[in-house]
Amino acid sequence: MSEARQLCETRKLRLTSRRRQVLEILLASHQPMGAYDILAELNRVNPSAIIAPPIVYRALEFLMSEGLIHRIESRNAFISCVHPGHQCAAQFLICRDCEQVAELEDSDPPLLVEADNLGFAVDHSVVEITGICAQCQKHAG
Amino acid sequence: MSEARQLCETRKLRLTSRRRQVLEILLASHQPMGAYDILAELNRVNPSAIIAPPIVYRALEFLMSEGLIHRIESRNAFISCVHPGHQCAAQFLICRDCEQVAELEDSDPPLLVEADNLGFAVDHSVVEITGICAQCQKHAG
DNA sequence: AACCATTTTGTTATATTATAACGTAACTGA
DNA sequence: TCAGTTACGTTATAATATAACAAAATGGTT
Ligand SMILES: [Zn+2]
Ligand SMILES: [Zn+2]
Ligand SMILES: [Zn+2]
Ligand SMILES: [Zn+2]
Repeated sequence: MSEARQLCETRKLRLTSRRRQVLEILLASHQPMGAYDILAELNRVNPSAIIAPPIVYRALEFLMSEGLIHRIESRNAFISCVHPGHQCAAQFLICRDCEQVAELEDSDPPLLVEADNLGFAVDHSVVEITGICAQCQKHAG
Repeated sequence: MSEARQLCETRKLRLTSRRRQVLEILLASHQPMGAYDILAELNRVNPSAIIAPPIVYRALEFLMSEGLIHRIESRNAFISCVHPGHQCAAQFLICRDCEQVAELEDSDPPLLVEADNLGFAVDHSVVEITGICAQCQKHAG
């Protein structure tokens, strides 16, 4: 969170209270959350003024554009970034048993180099590996 | 299509007329299509008996389970596989200008090896690189 | 053929995810 | 304080996907 604050100050961006709320919910979760889960959490914490989906989606859009969170495409869900402000492509290992998501800290995958060699100008990469984590395999075995 | 037919015969699977229709639409498209685009195309071809979403989603599920098509997670869309029946993980380059999708024929990406080393049992991988293809860069430049 | 079990298709309704459009409030710099 | 801009709030609706159950087709068995 303090990282996020610093990052926004450096970039002259407004980490408003709404955006901070959404980021805090994702940071506290340690798991991917759907937009409507986040919405429900916001409304649970403050039931007096019920807010609507666009509020959440706009905050998520801001946080994604600054690399503070990621979208897990294969889950329609969002998760806080483990190293905010990094440039390298995010890569995830997603356990379909315990639902835990690990964000790998690797440097850019070779595929991006290959894309470059093909003359393809990369904007954004989605790398999401689904399976069973080591922990869950032990429990099952 | 004949590949698909052979593959299903070998595996003792029923490539029914509905499934064939959906596969043919995707094969003819050469581009990703949304489930509702496919639905519209089915209903355009045969306006007499209007069909509903579950029909399409079930055909898509079958075709995906047999590796005849892929889902592009970042687009909520489906595309026919360029080498049906292959085992390796699919990887896509997606141009956000011309919307063309290239499926790379590489062997498994190193990340899968790494996942394995971490004791993670991989089920499925999603690799989708978005950007501008070489063609579109020329036109723009 | 007649039967049963299984799979596939069809139908209706509804859930889930996301955005358009427009008005209001807050912030920023002059 | 004023204008310009950005962010927030609200309503409605679009786009994507599935649950649940009924009907039909298929495949093997008698
Ligand atoms: Zn990250
Ligand atoms: Zn697990
Ligand atoms: Zn493929
Ligand atoms: Zn292109």
